[in-house]
Amino acid sequence: MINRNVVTRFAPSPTGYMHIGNLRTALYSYLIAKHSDGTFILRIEDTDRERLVEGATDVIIDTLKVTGLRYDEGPGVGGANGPYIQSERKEIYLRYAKELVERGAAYYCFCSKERLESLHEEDGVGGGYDRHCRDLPKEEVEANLKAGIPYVIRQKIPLEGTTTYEDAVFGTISTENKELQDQILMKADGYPTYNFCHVVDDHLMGVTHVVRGSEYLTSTPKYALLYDAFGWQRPVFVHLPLLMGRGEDGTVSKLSKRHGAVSFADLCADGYMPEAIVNYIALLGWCPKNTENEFFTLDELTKAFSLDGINKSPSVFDYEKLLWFNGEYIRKLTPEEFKERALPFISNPPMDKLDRILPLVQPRIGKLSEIDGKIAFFSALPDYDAAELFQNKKNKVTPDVARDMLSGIVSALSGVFEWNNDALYAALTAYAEQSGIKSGAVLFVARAAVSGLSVTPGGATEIMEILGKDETLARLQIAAERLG
RNA sequence: GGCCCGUUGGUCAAGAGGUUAAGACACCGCCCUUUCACGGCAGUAACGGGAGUUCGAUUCUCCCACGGGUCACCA
Repeated sequence: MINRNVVTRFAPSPTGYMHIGNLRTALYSYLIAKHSDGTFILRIEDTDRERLVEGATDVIIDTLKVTGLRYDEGPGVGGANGPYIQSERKEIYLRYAKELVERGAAYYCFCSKERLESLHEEDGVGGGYDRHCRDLPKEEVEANLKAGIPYVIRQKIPLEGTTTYEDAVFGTISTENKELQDQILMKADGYPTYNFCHVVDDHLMGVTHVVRGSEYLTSTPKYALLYDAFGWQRPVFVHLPLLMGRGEDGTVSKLSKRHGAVSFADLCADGYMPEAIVNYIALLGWCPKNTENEFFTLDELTKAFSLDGINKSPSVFDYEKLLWFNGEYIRKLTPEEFKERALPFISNPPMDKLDRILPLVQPRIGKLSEIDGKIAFFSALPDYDAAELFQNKKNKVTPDVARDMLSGIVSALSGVFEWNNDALYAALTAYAEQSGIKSGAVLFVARAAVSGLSVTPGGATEIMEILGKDETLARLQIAAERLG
């Protein structure tokens, strides 16, 4: 076997959003190519004219850009085998389809949609096409063509025998030809179907490894037959295990919109970072060898990736683990990086205090969208029920205890000249000691009064330092009033 | 329903005939602690079932069950 340069492609149809399963396919495709220093191609499969979505190609290109999956050939980049948008290659396909007809591996079909529909009704599930036009006399075909009767071109599947191919992940896949349909290659509107044009393009573009989801496992024999009919070398087929989602009823199925945020854009908008997403999905269906490390940059993935680490069984997309990964990535950010990422997620950023607030939340969140809710109290004291807030079993705090404590806290604070965390902490613990109260209780009351919350990012004195003396005192005053 | 594929803890997964069956997330507990997190330590929890092959099967074979995928002028 000659060591060919590895060429892979990512060939999505422009649907308007980048499904996370598609992104993983793109990632694996990229990794397979780049691990061998090969070529990664982006090709847009837009032959379904009825489902065209405006701007959808940009979504794909943007996603590849922010995830770092740089392609060597494709829209906007060019390459020797372009164009890379199938609608711009339309005339190529008819030419090849006709060649297939001449080779006896395809045929014209003039059946109306109505006839096909009635076929479906008769046979129920799996009935399929009855091959009515498969052996039409040449003269009739010519006549129909001349008469302008709409036609499609179908693949002429052998009636007997089996078709076998080797999949790099699943091994030998064998299918009896009688299970295969005479699928449509060219549609009546002159556009090819996926089933046809992807084979032509993959060959023309020199793709050596066809990487795609395992939903194509059962239709690949038909594609293999196409390669054979043309006399082309079959590529290495790499089918990836499916990404699954768990529905509300507990069942798992192919990850889709009903499972929640499944597009890359959705996840980003929800505060997940691209690096974390890429890292996480790389590990869904693939496992690195000889390491227990789970953290990988794209470059590290490229080095570590290997075909034999790919799993066969489908994996359930786990938002909990993604959240953990994302939190880890957030914690690794420098304060500057974190600020930059966080800003878009803060609705009314208190710019003057932000540099002191952000370090408090950075270790405490799993995704960036959690920030807003955690820091809102710095800008505005939330409304609270004092009877409820000033209850803490562990520190034996009740509203009555809190009321007695507040004046002590205020006077302790009045002696603080350097308004910083250390001085505040010293003052409050000194007060606790003097009055024989557990410092935890004092700090709890102080923190609750100053934040209006029982759970906060940062401790009492950290919050006070950021709030400043005036605001702190004002909030303590409000607490005293609410406690009556 | 036919065909194809899969099946190790709740989830992601390692394992390649002999292992105390890794590790991670989640969960639980403890420690740290100025709440909550972070961090540290520990714990609960798995080879779908049945036949074979073998001295020995989670690992190989077959059957069954279950799960998934696929059967379009969608990709």
